[in-house]
Amino acid sequence: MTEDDRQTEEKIFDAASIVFQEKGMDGARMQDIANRAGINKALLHYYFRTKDLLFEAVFQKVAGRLFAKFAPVLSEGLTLEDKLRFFYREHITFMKENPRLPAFILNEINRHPERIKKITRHIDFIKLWETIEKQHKEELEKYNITIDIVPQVMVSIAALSVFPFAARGIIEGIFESLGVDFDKYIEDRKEFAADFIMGALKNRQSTNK
Amino acid sequence: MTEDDRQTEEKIFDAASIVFQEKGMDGARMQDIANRAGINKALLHYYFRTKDLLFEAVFQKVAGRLFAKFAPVLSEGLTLEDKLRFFYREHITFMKENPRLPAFILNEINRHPERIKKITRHIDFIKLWETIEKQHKEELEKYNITIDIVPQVMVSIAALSVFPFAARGIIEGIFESLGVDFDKYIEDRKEFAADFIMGALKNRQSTNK
DNA sequence: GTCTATAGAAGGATAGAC
DNA sequence: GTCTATCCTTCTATAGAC
Repeated sequence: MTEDDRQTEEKIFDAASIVFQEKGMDGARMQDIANRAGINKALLHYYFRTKDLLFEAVFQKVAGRLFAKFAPVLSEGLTLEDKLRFFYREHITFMKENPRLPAFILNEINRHPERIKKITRHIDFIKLWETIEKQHKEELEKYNITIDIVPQVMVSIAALSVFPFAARGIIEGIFESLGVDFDKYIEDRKEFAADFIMGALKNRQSTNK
Repeated sequence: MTEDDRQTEEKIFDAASIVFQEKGMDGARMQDIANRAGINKALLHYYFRTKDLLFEAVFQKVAGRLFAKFAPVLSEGLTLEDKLRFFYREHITFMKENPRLPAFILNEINRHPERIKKITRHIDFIKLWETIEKQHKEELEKYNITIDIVPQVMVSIAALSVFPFAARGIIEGIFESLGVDFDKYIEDRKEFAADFIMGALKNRQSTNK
Protein backbone atom coordinates (compact mmCIF):
# COMPACT_ATOMS: atom_id res chain seq x y z
CA MET A 1 0.00 0.00 0.00
CA THR A 2 1.54 3.30 -1.08
CA GLU A 3 1.19 6.64 0.67
CA ASP A 4 -1.41 7.72 -1.88
CA ASP A 5 -3.60 4.67 -1.49
CA ARG A 6 -4.18 5.23 2.19
CA GLN A 7 -7.52 6.55 3.14
CA THR A 8 -7.67 10.31 3.63
CA GLU A 9 -9.11 10.14 7.12
CA GLU A 10 -6.25 7.95 8.24
CA LYS A 11 -3.67 10.25 6.68
CA ILE A 12 -5.18 13.22 8.50
CA PHE A 13 -5.28 11.32 11.76
CA ASP A 14 -1.64 10.29 11.52
CA ALA A 15 -0.51 13.78 10.62
CA ALA A 16 -2.53 15.22 13.49
CA SER A 17 -1.02 12.71 15.91
CA ILE A 18 2.46 13.90 15.06
CA VAL A 19 1.71 17.63 15.09
CA PHE A 20 -0.34 17.55 18.30
CA GLN A 21 2.30 15.51 20.13
CA GLU A 22 4.98 17.90 18.98
CA LYS A 23 3.23 21.23 19.57
CA GLY A 24 0.38 20.46 21.94
CA MET A 25 -3.24 21.50 21.41
CA ASP A 26 -2.57 25.24 21.63
CA GLY A 27 0.62 25.25 19.58
CA ALA A 28 -0.63 23.01 16.78
CA ARG A 29 -1.83 24.62 13.54
CA MET A 30 -4.46 23.15 11.27
CA GLN A 31 -2.36 24.32 8.34
CA ASP A 32 0.61 22.26 9.59
CA ILE A 33 -1.56 19.18 9.89
CA ALA A 34 -3.00 19.70 6.40
CA ASN A 35 0.46 20.16 4.91
CA ARG A 36 1.81 17.06 6.61
CA ALA A 37 -1.20 15.05 5.45
CA GLY A 38 -0.74 16.38 1.94
CA ILE A 39 -4.21 17.87 1.70
CA ASN A 40 -5.85 21.26 2.33
CA LYS A 41 -7.37 22.76 5.46
CA ALA A 42 -10.96 22.47 4.27
CA LEU A 43 -10.69 18.70 4.19
CA LEU A 44 -9.67 18.60 7.82
CA HIS A 45 -12.95 20.24 8.71
CA TYR A 46 -14.85 18.00 6.34
CA TYR A 47 -13.62 14.92 8.21
CA PHE A 48 -13.34 16.16 11.79
CA ARG A 49 -15.43 19.34 11.87
CA THR A 50 -13.32 21.27 14.40
CA LYS A 51 -9.80 21.35 15.78
CA ASP A 52 -11.19 20.34 19.17
CA LEU A 53 -12.83 17.19 17.81
CA LEU A 54 -9.70 16.26 15.86
CA PHE A 55 -7.59 16.73 18.97
CA GLU A 56 -9.97 14.71 21.10
CA ALA A 57 -9.86 11.82 18.63
CA VAL A 58 -6.06 11.81 18.61
CA PHE A 59 -5.75 12.15 22.36
CA GLN A 60 -8.10 9.30 23.20
CA LYS A 61 -6.29 7.02 20.81
CA VAL A 62 -2.69 7.69 21.87
CA ALA A 63 -3.43 7.91 25.60
CA GLY A 64 -5.32 4.64 25.37
CA ARG A 65 -2.29 2.99 23.77
CA LEU A 66 -0.01 4.17 26.58
CA PHE A 67 -2.33 2.92 29.30
CA ALA A 68 -2.80 -0.42 27.58
CA LYS A 69 0.84 -1.13 28.37
CA PHE A 70 -0.10 -1.53 32.01
CA ALA A 71 -2.26 -4.57 31.18
CA PRO A 72 0.40 -7.29 31.66
CA VAL A 73 0.17 -6.83 35.44
CA LEU A 74 -3.00 -8.87 35.25
CA SER A 75 -1.59 -11.88 33.41
CA GLU A 76 -1.40 -15.05 35.45
CA GLY A 77 1.56 -17.26 36.15
CA LEU A 78 4.28 -14.66 36.67
CA THR A 79 5.85 -13.58 39.93
CA LEU A 80 5.56 -9.94 40.95
CA GLU A 81 9.21 -9.47 40.10
CA ASP A 82 8.83 -10.98 36.63
CA LYS A 83 5.81 -8.81 35.93
CA LEU A 84 7.78 -5.76 36.96
CA ARG A 85 10.71 -6.65 34.70
CA PHE A 86 8.34 -7.39 31.84
CA PHE A 87 6.51 -4.11 32.37
CA TYR A 88 9.65 -1.96 32.31
CA ARG A 89 10.98 -3.65 29.18
CA GLU A 90 7.69 -3.16 27.34
CA HIS A 91 6.84 0.29 28.61
CA ILE A 92 10.26 1.83 28.07
CA THR A 93 10.53 0.29 24.61
CA PHE A 94 7.15 1.78 23.72
CA MET A 95 8.10 5.24 24.96
CA LYS A 96 11.40 5.05 23.11
CA GLU A 97 9.35 4.70 19.94
CA ASN A 98 7.00 7.53 20.98
CA PRO A 99 9.31 9.89 22.85
CA ARG A 100 6.96 12.88 22.79
CA LEU A 101 4.01 10.97 24.14
CA PRO A 102 4.60 11.14 27.92
CA ALA A 103 5.12 14.90 28.11
CA PHE A 104 2.23 15.48 25.72
CA ILE A 105 -0.21 13.44 27.77
CA LEU A 106 0.90 14.81 31.13
CA ASN A 107 0.58 18.34 29.90
CA GLU A 108 -2.79 18.10 28.21
CA ILE A 109 -4.23 16.18 31.14
CA ASN A 110 -3.13 18.77 33.66
CA ARG A 111 -4.93 21.43 31.66
CA HIS A 112 -8.03 19.26 31.11
CA PRO A 113 -8.29 16.55 33.76
CA GLU A 114 -11.72 15.54 32.45
CA ARG A 115 -10.03 14.06 29.37
CA ILE A 116 -8.36 11.29 31.33
CA LYS A 117 -11.59 10.38 33.02
CA LYS A 118 -13.03 9.30 29.69
CA ILE A 119 -10.25 6.72 29.51
CA THR A 120 -10.05 5.60 33.12
CA ARG A 121 -13.68 5.74 34.19
CA HIS A 122 -14.38 2.26 32.85
CA ILE A 123 -11.54 0.76 34.87
CA ASP A 124 -12.45 -0.56 38.30
CA PHE A 125 -9.25 0.10 40.22
CA ILE A 126 -10.52 -1.49 43.38
CA LYS A 127 -11.31 -4.75 41.59
CA LEU A 128 -7.92 -4.52 39.89
CA TRP A 129 -6.18 -4.35 43.23
CA GLU A 130 -8.20 -7.30 44.53
CA THR A 131 -7.06 -9.38 41.56
CA ILE A 132 -3.44 -8.58 42.21
CA GLU A 133 -3.93 -9.25 45.90
CA LYS A 134 -5.31 -12.68 45.15
CA GLN A 135 -2.58 -13.55 42.65
CA HIS A 136 0.30 -12.45 44.85
CA LYS A 137 -0.83 -12.90 48.45
CA GLU A 138 2.42 -14.36 49.74
CA GLU A 139 4.71 -11.95 47.93
CA LEU A 140 2.76 -8.94 49.15
CA GLU A 141 3.04 -10.20 52.71
CA LYS A 142 6.73 -10.94 52.29
CA TYR A 143 7.42 -7.40 51.07
CA ASN A 144 5.02 -5.92 53.60
CA ILE A 145 2.93 -4.21 50.91
CA THR A 146 -0.32 -3.26 52.60
CA ILE A 147 -3.23 -1.47 50.94
CA ASP A 148 -2.27 1.90 52.42
CA ILE A 149 1.09 2.08 50.63
CA VAL A 150 -0.12 0.74 47.29
CA PRO A 151 -0.62 4.24 45.84
CA GLN A 152 2.92 5.22 46.88
CA VAL A 153 4.40 2.09 45.33
CA MET A 154 2.40 2.28 42.11
CA VAL A 155 3.27 5.91 41.47
CA SER A 156 6.92 5.16 42.19
CA ILE A 157 6.94 2.33 39.67
CA ALA A 158 5.38 4.54 36.99
CA ALA A 159 7.67 7.44 37.88
CA LEU A 160 10.86 5.50 37.19
CA SER A 161 9.90 4.74 33.61
CA VAL A 162 7.89 7.81 32.60
CA PHE A 163 9.93 10.58 34.19
CA PRO A 164 13.13 10.14 32.12
CA PHE A 165 11.06 10.71 28.98
CA ALA A 166 8.89 13.47 30.39
CA ALA A 167 12.01 15.32 31.58
CA ARG A 168 14.14 14.36 28.61
CA GLY A 169 14.89 17.97 27.68
CA ILE A 170 16.52 18.62 31.04
CA ILE A 171 18.15 15.24 31.48
CA GLU A 172 19.70 15.17 28.03
CA GLY A 173 21.16 18.63 28.60
CA ILE A 174 22.85 17.56 31.81
CA PHE A 175 23.98 14.24 30.35
CA GLU A 176 25.70 16.06 27.52
CA SER A 177 28.07 17.85 29.88
CA LEU A 178 28.71 14.53 31.65
CA GLY A 179 29.36 12.67 28.42
CA VAL A 180 26.47 10.26 29.03
CA ASP A 181 24.50 8.94 26.05
CA PHE A 182 20.73 9.17 26.54
CA ASP A 183 19.86 6.14 24.41
CA LYS A 184 22.33 3.94 26.24
CA TYR A 185 21.00 5.29 29.52
CA ILE A 186 17.42 4.38 28.54
CA GLU A 187 18.45 0.90 27.46
CA ASP A 188 20.13 0.33 30.85
CA ARG A 189 17.13 1.75 32.63
CA LYS A 190 14.87 -1.18 31.77
CA GLU A 191 16.88 -3.38 34.09
CA PHE A 192 17.99 -0.73 36.56
CA ALA A 193 14.44 0.37 37.33
CA ALA A 194 13.30 -3.19 38.03
CA ASP A 195 16.34 -3.84 40.23
CA PHE A 196 15.82 -0.55 42.04
CA ILE A 197 12.17 -1.20 42.84
CA MET A 198 12.86 -4.78 43.89
CA GLY A 199 15.68 -3.54 46.10
CA ALA A 200 13.38 -1.08 47.81
CA LEU A 201 10.69 -3.74 48.29
CA LYS A 202 13.09 -6.39 49.53
CA ASN A 203 14.45 -3.97 52.06
CA ARG A 204 10.96 -3.66 53.51
CA GLN A 205 11.24 -7.30 54.55
CA SER A 206 13.81 -6.48 57.22
CA THR A 207 11.75 -3.61 58.60
CA ASN A 208 8.74 -5.92 58.65
CA LYS A 209 7.19 -6.11 62.10
CA MET B 1 2.68 47.69 51.12
CA THR B 2 -0.70 47.49 49.40
CA GLU B 3 -1.47 45.96 46.02
CA ASP B 4 -1.49 49.41 44.42
CA ASP B 5 1.87 50.47 45.75
CA ARG B 6 3.73 47.66 44.11
CA GLN B 7 5.77 48.58 41.12
CA THR B 8 4.06 47.97 37.79
CA GLU B 9 6.80 45.82 36.37
CA GLU B 10 6.58 43.50 39.35
CA LYS B 11 2.81 43.27 39.06
CA ILE B 12 3.11 42.34 35.39
CA PHE B 13 5.78 39.79 36.13
CA ASP B 14 3.72 38.11 38.85
CA ALA B 15 0.61 38.02 36.70
CA ALA B 16 2.60 36.59 33.81
CA SER B 17 4.09 33.90 36.08
CA ILE B 18 0.63 32.68 36.98
CA VAL B 19 -0.86 32.80 33.49
CA PHE B 20 2.13 31.20 31.77
CA GLN B 21 2.29 28.39 34.33
CA GLU B 22 -1.40 27.77 33.92
CA LYS B 23 -1.71 27.95 30.12
CA GLY B 24 1.82 27.54 28.80
CA MET B 25 3.50 29.84 26.30
CA ASP B 26 1.12 29.02 23.43
CA GLY B 27 -2.07 29.07 25.48
CA ALA B 28 -1.33 32.25 27.42
CA ARG B 29 -2.95 35.49 26.28
CA MET B 30 -1.45 38.93 26.77
CA GLN B 31 -4.93 40.18 27.57
CA ASP B 32 -5.25 37.68 30.44
CA ILE B 33 -1.95 38.81 31.86
CA ALA B 34 -2.92 42.48 31.59
CA ASN B 35 -6.27 41.85 33.27
CA ARG B 36 -4.69 39.91 36.11
CA ALA B 37 -2.09 42.63 36.60
CA GLY B 38 -4.83 45.26 36.58
CA ILE B 39 -3.36 47.23 33.67
CA ASN B 40 -3.81 47.31 29.90
CA LYS B 41 -2.07 45.40 27.15
CA ALA B 42 -0.06 48.33 25.86
CA LEU B 43 1.76 48.55 29.15
CA LEU B 44 2.91 44.96 28.88
CA HIS B 45 4.70 45.84 25.68
CA TYR B 46 6.07 49.00 27.17
CA TYR B 47 7.82 47.01 29.90
CA PHE B 48 8.70 43.75 28.14
CA ARG B 49 8.43 44.60 24.42
CA THR B 50 7.16 41.18 23.24
CA LYS B 51 5.38 38.12 24.56
CA ASP B 52 8.52 36.07 23.90
CA LEU B 53 10.67 38.31 26.05
CA LEU B 54 8.11 38.34 28.86
CA PHE B 55 7.91 34.57 28.74
CA GLU B 56 11.66 34.18 28.75
CA ALA B 57 11.97 36.41 31.83
CA VAL B 58 9.33 34.41 33.69
CA PHE B 59 10.74 31.06 32.66
CA GLN B 60 14.31 31.81 33.71
CA LYS B 61 13.12 33.02 37.08
CA VAL B 62 10.79 30.17 38.04
CA ALA B 63 12.97 27.41 36.60
CA GLY B 64 15.93 28.83 38.49
CA ARG B 65 13.94 28.70 41.73
CA LEU B 66 13.08 25.04 41.20
CA PHE B 67 16.66 24.08 40.48
CA ALA B 68 17.95 26.01 43.46
CA LYS B 69 16.16 23.48 45.65
CA PHE B 70 18.81 20.94 44.69
CA ALA B 71 21.50 23.01 46.38
CA PRO B 72 21.34 21.42 49.87
CA VAL B 73 23.08 18.34 48.51
CA LEU B 74 26.27 20.33 48.72
CA SER B 75 26.00 21.38 52.36
CA GLU B 76 28.57 19.82 54.66
CA GLY B 77 28.07 17.81 57.79
CA LEU B 78 25.06 15.73 56.83
CA THR B 79 24.97 12.07 55.95
CA LEU B 80 23.71 11.07 52.49
CA GLU B 81 20.53 9.81 54.08
CA ASP B 82 19.91 13.06 55.97
CA LYS B 83 20.49 15.08 52.82
CA LEU B 84 18.02 12.93 50.98
CA ARG B 85 15.36 13.35 53.66
CA PHE B 86 16.00 17.08 53.81
CA PHE B 87 15.76 17.34 50.03
CA TYR B 88 12.42 15.55 49.76
CA ARG B 89 10.89 17.61 52.54
CA GLU B 90 12.01 20.89 50.96
CA HIS B 91 11.36 19.99 47.34
CA ILE B 92 7.92 18.51 47.85
CA THR B 93 6.87 21.40 50.07
CA PHE B 94 7.99 23.83 47.38
CA MET B 95 6.08 22.02 44.63
CA LYS B 96 3.02 21.82 46.84
CA GLU B 97 3.06 25.62 46.88
CA ASN B 98 3.69 25.78 43.11
CA PRO B 99 1.75 22.80 41.81
CA ARG B 100 1.74 23.87 38.16
CA LEU B 101 5.48 24.45 38.03
CA PRO B 102 6.79 20.93 37.29
CA ALA B 103 4.52 20.20 34.33
CA PHE B 104 5.04 23.73 33.00
CA ILE B 105 8.82 23.46 33.04
CA LEU B 106 8.97 19.93 31.65
CA ASN B 107 6.68 20.85 28.80
CA GLU B 108 8.32 24.11 27.76
CA ILE B 109 11.76 22.55 27.98
CA ASN B 110 10.85 19.64 25.76
CA ARG B 111 9.67 22.09 23.11
CA HIS B 112 12.69 24.36 23.54
CA PRO B 113 15.64 22.46 25.07
CA GLU B 114 17.90 25.46 24.56
CA ARG B 115 16.05 27.27 27.32
CA ILE B 116 17.32 24.95 30.02
CA LYS B 117 20.88 25.31 28.82
CA LYS B 118 20.83 28.96 29.81
CA ILE B 119 20.21 27.84 33.36
CA THR B 120 22.41 24.77 33.59
CA ARG B 121 25.38 25.79 31.47
CA HIS B 122 27.04 27.57 34.35
CA ILE B 123 26.87 24.48 36.53
CA ASP B 124 29.87 22.18 36.41
CA PHE B 125 28.23 18.82 36.99
CA ILE B 126 31.52 16.95 36.97
CA LYS B 127 32.91 19.12 39.74
CA LEU B 128 29.62 18.73 41.60
CA TRP B 129 29.95 14.99 41.51
CA GLU B 130 33.56 15.20 42.72
CA THR B 131 32.44 17.25 45.72
CA ILE B 132 29.80 14.69 46.66
CA GLU B 133 32.29 11.90 46.09
CA LYS B 134 34.73 13.54 48.51
CA GLN B 135 32.09 14.26 51.16
CA HIS B 136 30.59 10.76 51.11
CA LYS B 137 33.38 8.40 50.11
CA GLU B 138 32.54 5.68 52.64
CA GLU B 139 28.78 5.78 52.16
CA LEU B 140 29.10 5.57 48.38
CA GLU B 141 31.33 2.53 48.75
CA LYS B 142 28.98 0.97 51.26
CA TYR B 143 26.01 1.34 48.89
CA ASN B 144 28.10 0.37 45.90
CA ILE B 145 27.33 3.62 44.06
CA THR B 146 29.90 3.86 41.30
CA ILE B 147 30.15 6.69 38.76
CA ASP B 148 28.40 4.68 36.05
CA ILE B 149 25.12 4.37 37.94
CA VAL B 150 25.04 7.94 39.25
CA PRO B 151 22.80 9.15 36.40
CA GLN B 152 20.34 6.32 37.06
CA VAL B 153 20.24 7.07 40.79
CA MET B 154 19.95 10.84 40.39
CA VAL B 155 17.10 10.65 37.90
CA SER B 156 15.32 8.15 40.14
CA ILE B 157 15.59 10.48 43.12
CA ALA B 158 14.18 13.40 41.13
CA ALA B 159 11.49 11.21 39.58
CA LEU B 160 9.97 10.23 42.92
CA SER B 161 9.32 13.83 43.93
CA VAL B 162 8.58 15.50 40.60
CA PHE B 163 6.45 12.85 38.90
CA PRO B 164 3.48 12.93 41.29
CA PHE B 165 3.06 16.63 40.54
CA ALA B 166 3.78 16.39 36.82
CA ALA B 167 1.23 13.59 36.52
CA ARG B 168 -1.19 15.01 39.04
CA GLY B 169 -4.09 15.13 36.58
CA ILE B 170 -3.92 11.38 36.04
CA ILE B 171 -3.05 10.40 39.58
CA GLU B 172 -5.75 12.47 41.20
CA GLY B 173 -8.33 10.96 38.86
CA ILE B 174 -7.37 7.42 39.84
CA PHE B 175 -7.08 8.31 43.53
CA GLU B 176 -10.64 9.62 43.48
CA SER B 177 -12.06 6.24 42.59
CA LEU B 178 -9.87 4.67 45.28
CA GLY B 179 -10.91 7.18 47.93
CA VAL B 180 -7.34 8.40 48.40
CA ASP B 181 -6.71 12.06 49.23
CA PHE B 182 -4.00 13.65 47.09
CA ASP B 183 -2.82 16.14 49.71
CA LYS B 184 -2.47 13.46 52.35
CA TYR B 185 -0.66 11.30 49.80
CA ILE B 186 1.82 14.09 49.06
CA GLU B 187 2.44 14.73 52.74
CA ASP B 188 3.23 11.03 53.26
CA ARG B 189 5.41 11.01 50.19
CA LYS B 190 8.13 13.16 51.76
CA GLU B 191 9.06 10.31 54.05
CA PHE B 192 8.05 7.42 51.80
CA ALA B 193 10.30 8.59 48.96
CA ALA B 194 13.32 8.89 51.25
CA ASP B 195 12.65 5.46 52.75
CA PHE B 196 12.13 3.96 49.33
CA ILE B 197 15.41 5.29 47.91
CA MET B 198 17.34 4.30 51.02
CA GLY B 199 15.80 0.85 50.84
CA ALA B 200 16.90 0.44 47.24
CA LEU B 201 20.42 1.66 48.07
CA LYS B 202 20.79 -0.45 51.18
CA ASN B 203 19.76 -3.49 49.21
CA ARG B 204 22.72 -2.88 46.92
CA GLN B 205 24.96 -3.65 49.88
CA SER B 206 24.00 -7.32 49.82
CA THR B 207 24.60 -7.59 46.06
CA ASN B 208 27.95 -5.88 46.54
CA LYS B 209 30.79 -7.96 45.20
C1' DG C 1 4.14 55.95 32.60
C1' DT C 2 -0.37 54.92 31.38
C1' DC C 3 -4.25 54.96 28.55
C1' DT C 4 -7.53 54.29 24.13
C1' DA C 5 -7.82 53.05 19.64
C1' DT C 6 -6.38 50.53 15.90
C1' DA C 7 -3.25 48.40 12.70
C1' DG C 8 -1.84 44.08 10.86
C1' DA C 9 -1.20 39.27 10.88
C1' DA C 10 -2.64 34.62 11.87
C1' DG C 11 -5.64 31.04 12.38
C1' DG C 12 -10.12 28.40 12.53
C1' DA C 13 -14.00 27.73 9.94
C1' DT C 14 -17.22 27.89 5.85
C1' DA C 15 -19.22 28.74 1.01
C1' DG C 16 -19.43 27.13 -3.25
C1' DA C 17 -17.31 25.30 -7.60
C1' DC C 18 -15.93 20.97 -9.52
C1' DG D 1 -14.58 13.99 -1.72
C1' DT D 2 -11.55 17.59 -2.72
C1' DC D 3 -10.27 22.08 -3.94
C1' DT D 4 -9.85 27.54 -3.93
C1' DA D 5 -11.24 31.61 -2.06
C1' DT D 6 -12.71 34.11 1.67
C1' DC D 7 -14.98 35.29 5.97
C1' DC D 8 -14.51 36.46 10.71
C1' DT D 9 -12.57 36.26 15.04
C1' DT D 10 -8.64 36.51 17.91
C1' DC D 11 -4.29 38.04 19.16
C1' DT D 12 0.15 40.56 19.18
C1' DA D 13 1.93 44.83 18.63
C1' DT D 14 2.11 49.88 17.88
C1' DA D 15 0.60 54.87 17.30
C1' DG D 16 -0.50 58.68 19.55
C1' DA D 17 -3.10 61.41 23.20
C1' DC D 18 -2.64 62.66 27.99
